[in-house]
Amino acid sequence: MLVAVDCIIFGFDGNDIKLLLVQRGLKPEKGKWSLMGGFLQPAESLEQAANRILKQLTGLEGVYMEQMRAFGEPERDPVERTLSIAYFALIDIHQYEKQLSNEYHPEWFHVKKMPDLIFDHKKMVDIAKRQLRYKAALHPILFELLPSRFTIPQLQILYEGIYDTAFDNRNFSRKVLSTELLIKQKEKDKANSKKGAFYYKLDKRKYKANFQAFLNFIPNPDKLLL
Amino acid sequence: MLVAVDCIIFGFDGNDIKLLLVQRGLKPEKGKWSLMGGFLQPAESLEQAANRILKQLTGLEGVYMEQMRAFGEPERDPVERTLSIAYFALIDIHQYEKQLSNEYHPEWFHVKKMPDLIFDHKKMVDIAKRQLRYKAALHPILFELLPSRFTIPQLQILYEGIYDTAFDNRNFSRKVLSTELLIKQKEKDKANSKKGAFYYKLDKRKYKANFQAFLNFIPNPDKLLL
DNA sequence: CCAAAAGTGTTCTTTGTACACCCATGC
DNA sequence: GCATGGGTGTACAAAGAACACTTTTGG
Repeated sequence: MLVAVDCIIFGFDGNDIKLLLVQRGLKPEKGKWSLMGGFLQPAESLEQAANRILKQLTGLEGVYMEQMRAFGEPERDPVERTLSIAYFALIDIHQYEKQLSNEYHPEWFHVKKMPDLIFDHKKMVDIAKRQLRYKAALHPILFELLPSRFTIPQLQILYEGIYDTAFDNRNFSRKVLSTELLIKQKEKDKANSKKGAFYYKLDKRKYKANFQAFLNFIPNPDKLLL
Repeated sequence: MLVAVDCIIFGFDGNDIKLLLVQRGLKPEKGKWSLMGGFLQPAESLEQAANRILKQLTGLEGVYMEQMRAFGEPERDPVERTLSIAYFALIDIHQYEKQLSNEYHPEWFHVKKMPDLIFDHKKMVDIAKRQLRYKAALHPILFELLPSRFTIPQLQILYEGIYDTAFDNRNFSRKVLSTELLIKQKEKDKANSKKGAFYYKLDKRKYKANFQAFLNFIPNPDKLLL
């Protein structure tokens, strides 16, 4: 039995949440879009494989990544029985763009405008989106998608994209600040408004300490379809 | 590469939360305690394998079960590289006892008084305990551990065991009832108190409909170590 | 009648939500 | 000086937590 690792890679460009896909190099379905994946090597752990695969594609290391689940339907790969362990990763898209272009010719796709994917990769993506919503409602995970310096309105756009809904900006900023995870900077971002919005940075120490304690971030979480 | 499925099976006897373990039949570590597991067969899915293994051990079908995650450290099984997909199951221990005794000679162990386990099974159990706390804080999953008819004080003992803490019984019963997932029965359980506590049954329809919407069940969830 | 668990009522605190209104700035 | 987002203040509503007190019944 073959064991593969597939990576669902999320990015955020300031407006939209996107997924990084590659065109499959092997038959069958050569040329069709696919998640980035690879086979587990004899001496590596699953985490190591996932990080290796992510680095191959993006050049990035130290990225936020977590195991999602295993997919093992007997017929999921029509050629040979292959178990896939899916990981999802959150990357700062601007970090990635410094790196750009490689042998895989990956492309970013808006999560709502995805092409057809091979095998059961669509199912994996759907589960990853659900998982991301779930996790982000409870933990401050979405900061991983932003550059190290960001404004609260930028953060709000990200949350609104994830939950496909609008939040009250006044209550949103208060709620974010009440977590005390953010450190206010002196400079403002003037690109998006005349008044300008202050930049913030994550308090990394508090972020790590409070990672598990970020419940109730999303208003009316019981109305979300998780 | 070998692919195994291991099951972490939780039960509740009315006072304590327990895990069902077996003595390993194969070398190495023959005779040592272990989670119930087995190898994934060529034609079956992971879910099918997990259900097959659970049925082999307990005789039960239709049990609550979910995939936890994959464990793939290269050296986790010293003999041969084996990937394990861990599932956790919640069973009504009394249902199980009707079935009793089989070739595996399983035994229930209190979650806090576990013997040494083979390989990385202790790690799997620790993660399963954490996962169960996490999930139960958000979803009405613990009903799966109770018989179809139960009292609110019984439910409270279960929650207190899971979270290793005490809840205010007055607020607890109100909170449970406010979910409207329970249907009051005419009879009382007189075994545990003089006044007696009313039995309740789960409203299966509402349970399924609201399974995702049970957030904020545990007071102060941010103080829990998840 | 007393002990002991079940359960109701009430109060206070905290958190969430809605929205009026002021602020800073580029044009 | 006015349009545009950024942000504070405030008021009301909902949920959570603490706890006094009543109920039921076996001994």
